Amino acid sequence: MPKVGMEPLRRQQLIDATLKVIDEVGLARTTFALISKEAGMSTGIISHYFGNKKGLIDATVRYLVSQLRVKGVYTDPLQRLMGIVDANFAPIQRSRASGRAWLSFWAQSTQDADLHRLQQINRKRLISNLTYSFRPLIPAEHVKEAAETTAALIDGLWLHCALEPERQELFALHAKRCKVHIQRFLLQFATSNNARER
Amino acid sequence: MPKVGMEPLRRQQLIDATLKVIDEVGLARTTFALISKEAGMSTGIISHYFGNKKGLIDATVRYLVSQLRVKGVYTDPLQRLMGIVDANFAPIQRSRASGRAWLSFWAQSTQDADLHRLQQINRKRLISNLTYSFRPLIPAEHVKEAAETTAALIDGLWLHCALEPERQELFALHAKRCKVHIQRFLLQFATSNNARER
Amino acid sequence: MPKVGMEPLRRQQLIDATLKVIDEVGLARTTFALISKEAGMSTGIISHYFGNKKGLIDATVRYLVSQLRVKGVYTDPLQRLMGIVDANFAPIQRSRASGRAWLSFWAQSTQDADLHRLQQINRKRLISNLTYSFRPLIPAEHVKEAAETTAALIDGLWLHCALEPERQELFALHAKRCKVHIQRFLLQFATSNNARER
Amino acid sequence: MPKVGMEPLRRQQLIDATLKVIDEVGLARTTFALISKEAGMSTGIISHYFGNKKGLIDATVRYLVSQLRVKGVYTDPLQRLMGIVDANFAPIQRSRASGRAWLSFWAQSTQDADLHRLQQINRKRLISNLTYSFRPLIPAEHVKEAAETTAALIDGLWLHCALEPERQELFALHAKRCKVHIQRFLLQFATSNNARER
DNA sequence: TATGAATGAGCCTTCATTCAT
DNA sequence: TATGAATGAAGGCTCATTCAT
Repeated sequence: MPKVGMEPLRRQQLIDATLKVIDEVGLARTTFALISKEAGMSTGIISHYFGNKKGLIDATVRYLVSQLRVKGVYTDPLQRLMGIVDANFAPIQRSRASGRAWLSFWAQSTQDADLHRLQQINRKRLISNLTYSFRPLIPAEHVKEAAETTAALIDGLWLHCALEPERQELFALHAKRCKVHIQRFLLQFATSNNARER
Repeated sequence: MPKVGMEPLRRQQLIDATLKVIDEVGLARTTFALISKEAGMSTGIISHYFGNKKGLIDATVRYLVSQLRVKGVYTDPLQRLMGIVDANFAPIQRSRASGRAWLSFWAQSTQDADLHRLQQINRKRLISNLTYSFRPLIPAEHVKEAAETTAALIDGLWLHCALEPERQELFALHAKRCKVHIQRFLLQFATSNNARER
Repeated sequence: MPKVGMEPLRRQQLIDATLKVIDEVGLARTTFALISKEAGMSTGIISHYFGNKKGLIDATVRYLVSQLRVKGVYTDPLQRLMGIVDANFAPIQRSRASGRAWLSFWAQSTQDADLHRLQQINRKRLISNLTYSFRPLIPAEHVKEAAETTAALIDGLWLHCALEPERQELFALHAKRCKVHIQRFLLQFATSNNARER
Repeated sequence: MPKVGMEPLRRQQLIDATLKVIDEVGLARTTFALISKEAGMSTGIISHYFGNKKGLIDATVRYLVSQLRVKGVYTDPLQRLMGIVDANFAPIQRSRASGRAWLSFWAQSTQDADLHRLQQINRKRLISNLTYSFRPLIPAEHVKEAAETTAALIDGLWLHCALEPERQELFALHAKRCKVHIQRFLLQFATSNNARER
């Protein structure tokens, strides 16, 4: 019997190769030939494991989404907010490839129902996390807007990182900037609370 | 019968057709055949006027960039900030096509030096405009951060619009939200100014 | 403007090339590469004129079907029957290719609704022609069976020709044999008529 | 745990699976993957037992040919003729699969020397059987033609059954029709004999 | 004896680009 | 100036066959 348990390994190897190739030539020029060469396998293996190109792309996106999960457990809401920001900047900070890939997938998601769903799930999770963390910190009527605006700010800063992949210093700078912005935002309500208390 | 002076008209018709096709099928599936059919011309005319596909895409991006210019003259800095926001949401509000196209071009810009340059020019102009308007309103040491963060917020909200092209109500909502956020941001400094003045 | 009126010519050239290639290597190994090489054109031209492979195959079958039409006008029913036989053996007699192609298409027709329909139309036309010609010659209650059995005999003899493409003498022999059989069949009723008349 | 003496069983299971798959998707789309799945075995086993695809196809044809042997022993020549007809319609009557498969193999036989030989052997045996049975019944100078024409009629009627696999009633109808035709044919000579005798 | 993961040649099809008209 | 027929390279995908286990 041939080697067993190779499937998860091979799949991950192919996903890694896909991310690398997308980083190098862009999603539009990403071909089976380039991916299989990068992975050191044959072209047939991709269809074998993922059915077709869409299957590979979907799996790659799902992998990227899974990388965004918040690590660690936070008891302090503010610490949790900072953790969310870090979790969203971590992958792009780890590898330039994921930033470019995300951008391509977002663009593609307007034409592909599955990608669109994945992207929506991802966004909803982010907003849900933010909402949960903002709630103890600010008045209820501002929570929704705070969460959605913060999500947009993360996306916007993140987008800038992806568009300037050579400027690696942006990753840390923008994560920092995002945290500062949140803290300043919270300060407003602390101030007005104080004002009211006085 | 060929006519003289047709060139600018033909070029614009082809650019419009290109945007429409990108909106309908995505940049990856945008072909000369679809564009020329949409424009009611032959496939050959595209190479004739734009040299090759890249020439057409570049011209289309340049057209989109030109659409973002701030309309009107503002004397009040705050009014000018609001005008910048409106100018950035106007094109996507006018036609769903430009949102999708922008997203595709951004993704492509990581692989194409010309697109990258166009995208950088656009961004620098936005930040320059924001900087100019923030300067009279907040302390000098916060201007740069305010401009860049606001630019990111605009991009992030705009991105959400582009990713949810069916939800047309987002265009106005996000423009509004962006303006509210800017005003609240300015309020901070007004408050602290007042506090100091007292 | 490029040459006009090329389409019918090109289409026929490609159909002829297809028949030749099917004859040489069989339908299963008939490829765009072989067909376009045989026709002295590029591979792309086939999709250009026929959409896809199925389009080409369907057009080729339709051409073969059109070749089976009975030539000439007959007033005498018996002469007409002989004409029908000749019309059915003529194409295979003219070119070995059509015999092999027909066989392949028949085999394929069990998997392809369009081919099945074409084959049924063809068969119904043959039986209709035979019925029309038998009617004045034999009692009404035997016409249907005579037509269907004769159709089967034509198919069976024809099949033998297609399966032995090297034995070109079979074409004439089987056409002759078919006619003899029909005449002998008619003789039966002539005899019994005479018997009854007596 | 491998067993000894499995070979004949495994081979037959694979041949049965092959016939089933050919019936379902046609010879052109019959793949090792489908066959092995149908048989509940691995893809490798086919090459293991039959060498390659051609080996499997040849074995399948040989199996079909073997199914056509006349069952039973007949003393009466006329009964024997009817038995030959029954033997030729029996397989297709038993399973729709064999009809489709035969048709595919016939088409393929024009490109494959081995298949062609098998098909010729089969035909010669049929004609030999018919000749042997016709000889006591009709004048010697008509035997050859009677045998060959009857063979063609059987093929033609059989072909119609294969092309209309949904119409299962055709199997019995055409077998019957074939027998009637033979009897009417024999009647001719009986009549003329009687005439002469008178 | 039996497996099924892996290969890679070859298929159909798409499409930017060319060029005779 | 404008056409669109024609090209042919390159893509995704299929599948018979191999071979380590």
